[in-house]
Amino acid sequence: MKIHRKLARESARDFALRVLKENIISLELKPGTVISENELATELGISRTPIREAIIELSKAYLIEIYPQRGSFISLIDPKMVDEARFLRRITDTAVIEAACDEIDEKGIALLEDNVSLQEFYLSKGMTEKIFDLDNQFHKDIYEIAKKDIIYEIHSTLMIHFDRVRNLSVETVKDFKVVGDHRNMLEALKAGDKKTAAELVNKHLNRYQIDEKEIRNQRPEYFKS
Amino acid sequence: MKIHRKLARESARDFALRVLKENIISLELKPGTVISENELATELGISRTPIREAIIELSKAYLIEIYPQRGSFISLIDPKMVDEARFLRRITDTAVIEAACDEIDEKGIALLEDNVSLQEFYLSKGMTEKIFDLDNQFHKDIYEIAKKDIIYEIHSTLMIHFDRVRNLSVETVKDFKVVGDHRNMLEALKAGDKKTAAELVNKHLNRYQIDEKEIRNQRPEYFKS
DNA sequence: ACTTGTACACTTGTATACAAGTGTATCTGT
DNA sequence: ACAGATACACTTGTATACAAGTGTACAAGT
Repeated sequence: MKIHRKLARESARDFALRVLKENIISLELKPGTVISENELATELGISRTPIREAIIELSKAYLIEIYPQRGSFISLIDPKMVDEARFLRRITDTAVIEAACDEIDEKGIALLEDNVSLQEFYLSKGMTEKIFDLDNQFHKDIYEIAKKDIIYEIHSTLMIHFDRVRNLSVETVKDFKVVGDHRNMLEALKAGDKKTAAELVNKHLNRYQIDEKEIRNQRPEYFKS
Repeated sequence: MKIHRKLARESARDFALRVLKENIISLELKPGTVISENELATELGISRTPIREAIIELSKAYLIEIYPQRGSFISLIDPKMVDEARFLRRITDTAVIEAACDEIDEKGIALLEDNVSLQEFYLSKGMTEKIFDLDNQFHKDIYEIAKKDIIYEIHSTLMIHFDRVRNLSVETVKDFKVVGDHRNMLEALKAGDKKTAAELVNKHLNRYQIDEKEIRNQRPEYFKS
């Protein structure tokens, strides 16, 4: 497991949570991996308590399974879980971008404009690895513009189910299309065009329609049923 | 605070969680009430650890606010939070009942039929206090029929924001309309009529459009801003 | 060979001890 | 009387000790 440095004012619990999330998303912690509170505590240089609190939180998002007195492990990829996450993301993103069309102002436009410009820059320079974070930030910004930031926060951990499957099917060839989507969404937001914005969100999410069968063939041991 | 008995195979953490949730929903624990891990531990007859784990979970759903080294309290009613919860419930319930129209089978119909019949029975006998749980179960069943039970689970704690405001504006006169809504939804589900089902969900949720101004006048100390 | 029991090395769950920070009440000096 | 220092009684955060359950390895007896 990759362990980053504990930040300055970061509590031990938040540290553990951050490290675990990052490693689950990046598949450094593979689905099915057995984890132990004691081991993690030693590895991160903190006690069991904050580790345990982080593990409990992730188990509530179905990212870790805890079997009392027996052990815990990183949840296997559960197609039903991934489906529900995708379903939820689709309906929420759609409704939120429509709300954002009503709520957006100059400041919001500037925020998104900066983000998309940067994405276009990195794309033109071929630095596509920089786009991942900007992509996430773009969507988070839209939630904040629509005044739905708590919904974003609540859903964010759940979307890790989605993210780690995406990371199993890396097709960076799609990057330029994704950036184009963002540009188009921004234009629709500027114009207050809900219908187009909603359509774009749907088209955008369709790009992440991963080929479950292929991934499952490659990594059957990562899957649940 | 009302403390129920700890169930047989219930862990101390789940016990604490259940008691806290129930008391927050029922407003036995009023918005703004200061709580202390030590006090709760004594009161529930368990140690700080499981109490603390429950409090952390509720703080993640914004139902409790924790100020390190200073104290914790039951979150005040935050209109923005209530709005987001209602927004989320509306879009999710709508999408889920549409999905249920496609997925429902004989077994699902029987499940809902039993529930609604019971609601109608209690309503005719004037035992409207029994309807609350059946109402919740009805919606949960629809999520399960649509194979979206994890979404229900994830959202359930968040909807407490909604529930406790509902409990501040008790207008039981609406009960019979609610039961009628359920009957109509069931018929739409049987017919696989997505459009009608979605409209019914919206109409149904509009009944819970609480008069925030009035509640705020009555109980200004419960509100945030 | 096989079954059965048993010790042991793990696991998570819970309780408790200690660390560190905050706010208040009180005491002290001016 | 008032200002400031200080002790103290809280709070949550973290570490650690102990409880209880599980599975495995292994030895003893049949």
